[in-house]
Amino acid sequence: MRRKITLKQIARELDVSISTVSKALKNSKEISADTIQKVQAFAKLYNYRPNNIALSLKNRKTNTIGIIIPEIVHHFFSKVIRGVELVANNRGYNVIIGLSNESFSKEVINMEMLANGSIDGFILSMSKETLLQQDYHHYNETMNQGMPIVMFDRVVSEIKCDKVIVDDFNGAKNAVEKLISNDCKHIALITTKDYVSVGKLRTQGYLEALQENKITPEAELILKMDDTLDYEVHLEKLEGEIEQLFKAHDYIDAVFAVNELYALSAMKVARKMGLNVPNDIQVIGFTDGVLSKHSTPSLTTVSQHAQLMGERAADLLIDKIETEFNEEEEQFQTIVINTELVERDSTK
Amino acid sequence: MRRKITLKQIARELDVSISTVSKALKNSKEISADTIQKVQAFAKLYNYRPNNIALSLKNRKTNTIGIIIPEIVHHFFSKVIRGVELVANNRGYNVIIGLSNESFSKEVINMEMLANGSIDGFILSMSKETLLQQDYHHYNETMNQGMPIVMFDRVVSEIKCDKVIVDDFNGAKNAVEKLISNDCKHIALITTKDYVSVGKLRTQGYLEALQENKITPEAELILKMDDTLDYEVHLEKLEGEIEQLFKAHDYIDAVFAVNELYALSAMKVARKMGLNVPNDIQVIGFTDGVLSKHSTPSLTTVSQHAQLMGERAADLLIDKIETEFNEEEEQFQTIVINTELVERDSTK
DNA sequence: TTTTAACACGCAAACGTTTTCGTGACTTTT
DNA sequence: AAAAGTCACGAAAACGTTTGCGTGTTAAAA
Repeated sequence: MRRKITLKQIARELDVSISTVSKALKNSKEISADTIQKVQAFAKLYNYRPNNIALSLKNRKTNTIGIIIPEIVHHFFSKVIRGVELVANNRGYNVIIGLSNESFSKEVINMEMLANGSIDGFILSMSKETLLQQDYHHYNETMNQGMPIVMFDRVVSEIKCDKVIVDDFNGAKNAVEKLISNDCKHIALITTKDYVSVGKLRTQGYLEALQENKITPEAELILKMDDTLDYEVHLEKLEGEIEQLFKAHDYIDAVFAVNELYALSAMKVARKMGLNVPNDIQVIGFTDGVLSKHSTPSLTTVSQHAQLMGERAADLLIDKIETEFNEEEEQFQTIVINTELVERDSTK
Repeated sequence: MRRKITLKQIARELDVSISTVSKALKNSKEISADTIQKVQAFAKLYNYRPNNIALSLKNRKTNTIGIIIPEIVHHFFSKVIRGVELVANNRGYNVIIGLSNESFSKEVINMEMLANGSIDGFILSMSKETLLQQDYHHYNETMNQGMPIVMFDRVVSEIKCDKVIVDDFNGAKNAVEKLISNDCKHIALITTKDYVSVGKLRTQGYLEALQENKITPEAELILKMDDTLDYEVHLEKLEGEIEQLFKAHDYIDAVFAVNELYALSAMKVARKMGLNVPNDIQVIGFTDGVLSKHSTPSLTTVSQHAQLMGERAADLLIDKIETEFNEEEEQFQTIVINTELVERDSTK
C-alpha cells in the first residue's frame, strides 16, 4: 500500500539528483548510457509515472476539458458526451462532466468549480433556465479569463464563441416537405415555447416548408408546450392537449414534433383514438433518441447526429486550446451539422 | 483577456508578501484588520479564486473522482453517473469520466490516465472483455498504490474492494414468482452467456423461483445469447432465435428477459406471430431503461435503481477517501440495492 | 529604563515536475 | 604544459498554494 513513487524517491534511492532522473527518463544525451539504463530499469520496476497534477501546474495546462450539460439521462446528451470523449481521448485529453440539471445556479456553480484551473476549456449546452433568464455573464467572465468555450445545440447569438449546432431550420423544413410530398395537407406542429432556440428554429422550418408549398399555416394546428413543467405532469398534460387538438381538427393528416416524446405522444393519442399511423396520420419527430427505433410503429425522425456534434465540438475546442493565441484577431466559427431524415414506419 | 489572478500578483500589487495575502483572505488573526480589508477588497475586485491544481498538488488531494463505465449511451449507466455526480457535487467533488467501450485495453489505458494523480478514487463497472479475460491486474495495481476503488453492478468476487450491486438473484426470482402467481406454467428465459455475472445471477433467480414452485425447469426454454456481437447483427439474430423458440414451444405463456432489449424483442416477435401480450404471453424485463415505459404494451420490469447505485457508490468512495487509513484493518463492504417490480401492461 | 509581550508581517519549505545554466573532472589540442 | 573543449551531472527556479516559524516594531509591564 505504498504511495505512487516520485522522482525524488528514485533520486534518493539511486543516489543521483532529481534532475538526472528526470533527464534519464527522457533519454537526454546529457546523461550517460549507464545512468540512463539504471534509472529506467528502476523506474520500470516501480512503475513510475509522472504526476499529472504536478505537470499541470508546471505547464499551466491540464489536458482536461470540461463539459457542462443540462441532463445526462438523455440520449442526445449522452451521445454528445461519447463524441467528445472519443476525440478528447484520442488527442490526449480527459473529460470532466458537470450537470446543470437545467438550473441556472447549478450551471454557474459548476462552471466556477471547473474554471479555477481544473480544465483547459469548456464544451457546454445552456440550461433552460439560463435561456429563459438570458443572463450570460458567467460565460463572458470565463472567456475573459482566457478560458475558451464551445457551445453546442442550445446556443444564443449574444455570446461570442465557437459553436456547433444542428441545422434545425432545414431539418424541420425537410421533414415537413417530406410530409407534404406524401400528400399531407394539414400538418400539425407540436413544439416548445419560443425561448428554446432550437424549438423556435424548427418552428420556422415548418412554416417555411408550408409557405413554399403554398399551404397556408393554420395557427390552430400549432401546439406550443410549456416544457418547464415536471416530466410526468408534462406528459399527461401533453397528451390531453394533443387529444383536444386532434378532436378539434379531425382533418389533421400529419404531425411534426420537435422532439421524441412529443412525437410518441402524438402516436399514442392517435392510436387511442383509433387512428392508424401512418395511414390516417403520419408522424415525424426530431430526435436522436432510441425510443423512435423501438416504438410501434417505428418513428420517422430527423436525426441530429449527436455524436458527431460532440466530436466536432471537441475538435474545435482542442484546436483553440492548442493554437497560439494571436492577439485581437480572435475569430469564432459556427459549425452547422446537417440533419438526416431517417425514414421508418410512421410515414408512408 | 487577462489570465486568472494569483496570490503573487495581488501581493505585488498591494506591496505585501504572498503569505500575507493568503492569510488575509482566510481572515487569519495574524493579519491586521486594515490589511485584511484591503486584500479582500482587491481580491474581490479581481475575482480571485485559488488555483485548484496548485491546491491539489499541495494537499495531495484532487477532490475529483473518476468513473469508468463500458458505455455512456445507455440508460442504466447514465443514471448511475447522475447519482454519482449528485453526491459528488454535494460533497465538493468533481467527476471525470472514462469510457471503456467494453474493451479491456481501453479500460486499462483510461485507468492509467487517471491514476497518475488526477483523481482520488475510482468508481467503475467492468467491461465485458475484462469479465471474459478475467484479467484483473490493473485493479489490484491501482489499489496497491493507495487508490480506492468502488465497483458497481458488474463485479467479481476475486477483487477485494467496496462494491455496490443490485440484488439480481432476488429481483429475477420475484419477477418469475410474479409470473407464476399470474398462472404462467411455461416461462421462458432469455439471458446472456454466463460470463456476465449479472446474467448468471438472474438466471439462478429464475431457476430458484421455478423450483420453489415445483416447476421443473426446461433447458429448452432457456435462450442464452452471445452478446459480444455487434448491436445490429445481434438484434436480428436475437429475434430469429426468439421466433424459433416460440415456434418450437408454442405452449410458452411467459418470458423473463434479463435486459430491456431482449424483452422488447420478445414482445415484437410475439406480436409478429399474432400473440397478444399479456393475454397469450406475459413478459417481464430486467432494466431501468426508458423503452419499457413507452413500448406498446408498456413493459413490466425489474427496476434496478441505477441512480441510487451511483449515489451509494459515490458515498462509499468518498467515505473511504476521507477516512484516515487505519492500517491493515481494511474492511470492504458490499452494498446490495433492492430491486423493485414495476408493473405495467405486459403482465396481467 | 529595561524587560516582556503582543502585533503584523515576511521567509522558506513543501507538493512533483521540467529545464536552463553552471561546474568539476577529464580529454584533446596546440 | 597550458588552453580549450567535452562529458556527466547538480543546483535552482518556476508553476500557485499553505503554514510554521522567525523577526522587527511598538506598547505594556516591571
